Amino acid sequence: MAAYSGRGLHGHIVETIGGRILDGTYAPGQTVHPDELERELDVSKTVVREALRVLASKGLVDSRPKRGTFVRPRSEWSLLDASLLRWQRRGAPDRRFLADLAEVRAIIEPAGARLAATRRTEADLAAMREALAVLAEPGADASAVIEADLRFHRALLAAAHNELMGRLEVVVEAGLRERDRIVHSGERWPDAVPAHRAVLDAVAAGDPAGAAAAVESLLEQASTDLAHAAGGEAGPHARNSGARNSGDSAAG
Amino acid sequence: MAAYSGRGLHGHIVETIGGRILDGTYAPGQTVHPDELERELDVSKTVVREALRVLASKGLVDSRPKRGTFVRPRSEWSLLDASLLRWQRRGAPDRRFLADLAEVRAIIEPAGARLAATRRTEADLAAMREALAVLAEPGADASAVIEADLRFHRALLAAAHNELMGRLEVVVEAGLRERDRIVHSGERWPDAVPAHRAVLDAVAAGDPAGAAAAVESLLEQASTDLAHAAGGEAGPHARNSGARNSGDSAAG
DNA sequence: GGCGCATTAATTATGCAAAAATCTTGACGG
DNA sequence: CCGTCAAGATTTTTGCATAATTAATGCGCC
Repeated sequence: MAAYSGRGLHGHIVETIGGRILDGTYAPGQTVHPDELERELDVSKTVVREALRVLASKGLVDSRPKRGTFVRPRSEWSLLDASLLRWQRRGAPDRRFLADLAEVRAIIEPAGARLAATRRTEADLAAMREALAVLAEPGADASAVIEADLRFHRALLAAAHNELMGRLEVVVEAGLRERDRIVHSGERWPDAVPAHRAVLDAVAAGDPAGAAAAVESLLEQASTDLAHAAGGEAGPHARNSGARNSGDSAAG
Repeated sequence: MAAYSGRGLHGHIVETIGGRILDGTYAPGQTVHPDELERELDVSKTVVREALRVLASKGLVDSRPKRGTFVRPRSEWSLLDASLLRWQRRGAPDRRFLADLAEVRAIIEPAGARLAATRRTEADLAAMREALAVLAEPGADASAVIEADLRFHRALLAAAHNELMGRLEVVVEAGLRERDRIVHSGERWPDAVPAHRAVLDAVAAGDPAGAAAAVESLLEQASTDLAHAAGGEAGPHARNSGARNSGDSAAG
């Protein structure tokens, strides 16, 4: 179901341990004991070791002889990995991370739309139109709408015909699903359709500036809706106000 | 040495097989035979299996009973993974990929600088100053300059204090190293220092627009230098002219 | 006689346990 | 202070058993 071979026992163990690291059950610096895991999860050493190897490749853990396996600092995690973004969503919604997600989307997607307006093929437009059609359907259920929404944004990035830009869909997907989890009422997005249509029209017309502006407006609207639903700070581009780290020495 | 536990035999095998997939030795759709690999590389079943498991988590391969292990289509690869970007550089320089890399950098870095101008701390500025100082040293050798250059851009992204933005350093690093591999003459970047200094000054002054503009100008200069060194098409933002895919139906 | 379907069988990945080899680390002695 | 050595743990190896999936085969049906 997932991106890779998430089948079988192995994938389940990887997800379990990875999830525990992401949600803080295993904190950075803490050592992970493979034998405890194999007893608790009732699997063999091999499976645990393979799982830890995969997690090591994602920067989550590191194993050194005589010292054991320990969780690496969060700054070393490959947060752009699709699995990590998925596991991150399993825990409690982190407002800070949500804001980061939205911020990156606000950078990536308008730029992607700008490129897409120049490079889109007829197939790209067809994909976007299909997604929009589902999005506009009156009697569509929530999950179908979410998937169509995701398909639309995916198609938009793909239309930029930049391989790396296309891979940034992981960020878009994470942001989209996170938002849907918060508002989680499937039927109050009738006003999202015109905004999406504006994006499609600008891209189809080959208008880079218009496409970028349309996406910005779309994200802005989604942001206000989100802030309204979450009841947090108001305003479309509201941030965690002020210094994000300690000791902001900005002088204006 | 690398991002994760690249130590030991296992990491070597992962890199070997992964490199072969990225350079086309193992083409998408082709089946990979674990027993042949364990004979050829002279390792046990377990090591090959663990390596393939890691590669599966990066979307490079998929294993299914009765069908064997086969290379997945390139569109499924997690190209934002640090390892994959590194392995990609091992092969012949791909102009298309290089252009994609530069294009994404041109989107990410100015936006990052814009945020950094607002949120940078004194520690961020100190890190950038240190890197710039090394960059400006008269007698520094090539590798030291490259590392300092990379440190500067890393510090810039970190100063945006957006966790995901910071992770996009993998793209910046790939682009930077790829460029350095092409021009590969260590001592013709004296003119890169002023451009970097302009970025630092704008960020320190808390000038978002100025910081973004400075980065754009920096990337533009690097792009012209690259085009000049590679002898390809001229112009700073030169692209592969026209439709990137088949059947561009743009009417605008 | 050709076609569709369920059953069977073969092939492959997957999981497990135990033992050997290799390396790191810390201590001891020169 | 440095080199050697020993202890400990991890990594690696080996062999085998199990499970899952696909392809083929045989049957009944149109």
